Amino acid sequence: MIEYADEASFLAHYNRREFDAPLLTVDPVLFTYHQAQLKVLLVKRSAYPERGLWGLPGGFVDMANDQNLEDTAQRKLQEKTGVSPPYLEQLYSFGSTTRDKRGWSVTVAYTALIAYQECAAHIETVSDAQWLPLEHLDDLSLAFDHRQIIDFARERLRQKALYSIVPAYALPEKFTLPELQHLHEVLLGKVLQKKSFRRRIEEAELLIDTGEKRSEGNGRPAALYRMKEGSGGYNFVRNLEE
Amino acid sequence: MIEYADEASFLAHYNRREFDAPLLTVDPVLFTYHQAQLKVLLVKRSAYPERGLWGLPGGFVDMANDQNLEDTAQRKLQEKTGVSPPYLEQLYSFGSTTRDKRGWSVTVAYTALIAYQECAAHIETVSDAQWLPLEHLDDLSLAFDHRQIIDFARERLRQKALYSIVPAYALPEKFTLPELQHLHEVLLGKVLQKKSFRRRIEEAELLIDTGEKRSEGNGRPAALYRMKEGSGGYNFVRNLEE
DNA sequence: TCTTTTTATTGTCTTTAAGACACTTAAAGA
DNA sequence: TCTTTAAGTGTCTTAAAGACAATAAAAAGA
Repeated sequence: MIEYADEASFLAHYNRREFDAPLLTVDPVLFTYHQAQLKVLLVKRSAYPERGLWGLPGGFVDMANDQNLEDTAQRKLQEKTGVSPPYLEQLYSFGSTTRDKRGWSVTVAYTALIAYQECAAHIETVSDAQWLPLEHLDDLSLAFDHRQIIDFARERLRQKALYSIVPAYALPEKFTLPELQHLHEVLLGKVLQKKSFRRRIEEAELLIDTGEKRSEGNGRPAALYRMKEGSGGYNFVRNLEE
Repeated sequence: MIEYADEASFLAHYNRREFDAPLLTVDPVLFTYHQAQLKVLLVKRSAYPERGLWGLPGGFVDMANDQNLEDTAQRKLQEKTGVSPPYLEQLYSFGSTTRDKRGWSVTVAYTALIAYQECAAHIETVSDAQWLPLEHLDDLSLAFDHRQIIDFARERLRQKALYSIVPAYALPEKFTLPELQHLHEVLLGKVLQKKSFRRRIEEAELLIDTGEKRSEGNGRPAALYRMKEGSGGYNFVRNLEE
């Protein structure tokens, strides 16, 4: 699928063809956790439509190279971040006549998580992509229905924080339990009981104590954990609070 | 989008056009509960491809009339059953090069529930549609990846039976708690504790006692309940067993 | 070095939800 | 009336979560 610089060139092409099917895109919502904030990766759009607005790092299916929808999501993220996120899961599909001014369109949205450090360097070199804190998003005008999609992804991630440790994929390979707990607290919008939080994680046996410690400030150093492999993105711990 | 009688007529059209986007369909999985069995609505395909096989009652978006994806799902179900199901929720989108022999294709699947009586009459008049018990599906060859989609929907419905009374939408407007419990037992594949089941439903306050009774066999008659309105498809009861 | 401060980690009592299972109630039929 | 059948309730036990105090390990300052 072709990108158009402006409406005129889009219409020039559009009118020559039979567009009898909706436009189809894939839009990944990539989250990370950095400086005690939840952030989302957005791209400044350089082409028609919605040119100049921030939007999700998505795009059209490459029918020659993508084998399935997840391939497309993976490829778009690779283009913007230089790496493949350790967590990628389909979120929801949004389709209507109104969400894209070009007409009937459908986007298959994905939720993805990655450690900030994992791709910070690459993102700084790719000038059009940027991590934006979710709290600051209210002031921003986003392309298409991308705000709704981000809200949807955010809500789903909140749910996951209740009964899984999926959010841990937004942390570096090795992380401490206080870090993970704080991330969950940000997602849930409330403080959690230390004891309950740790009890559940311990009983679910999803983390491995690396034996290493790390002291953030002046207090007692926290133990560093890593995710047990094979859990593969679906790390259920039953209810984590609420 | 056009239907083709066979491969030749499909290719004739296909070759005259620029198909530079995946085919996009919507496929609802409509369940009901009848004679102590979970059943799914399937249609015998009369057109290319997969002609002669049973498949989901889906189809292409009608860009002139459908405002969004849910409209498409609703319309296809209306065509086959004559009514709108009280429960309709997007399930998942399946997209790959391989799922349809015509090439890259995407389907947005929906889960729907309806009472058997609600549409039994209409379905008997529409010769190509039929309720098939899920247990008998193993022997059947289904079109495309429709078996996978049904399995997916079935699994999601099982999850819902754990923490909601969404399955109640597969029952008539008025139903008894033993009926609902048995439906949940079928979905979960195990017997449930009567007391726990009823306790949760009572505490969630999602049902209204109509005051009427109905006696199935010879024992004590069961109270008839109806769903409290406004719950609108998301009737959480926390964990219902397991 | 000793004490204070800070943060991580654990112990344990209370509260809440779920499971098990016996008991009561209301009908049908002999 | 007595038995059978299925609906509906009481209540004890078990398991999970919440609250919160206590302990442990570090840094910083006296």
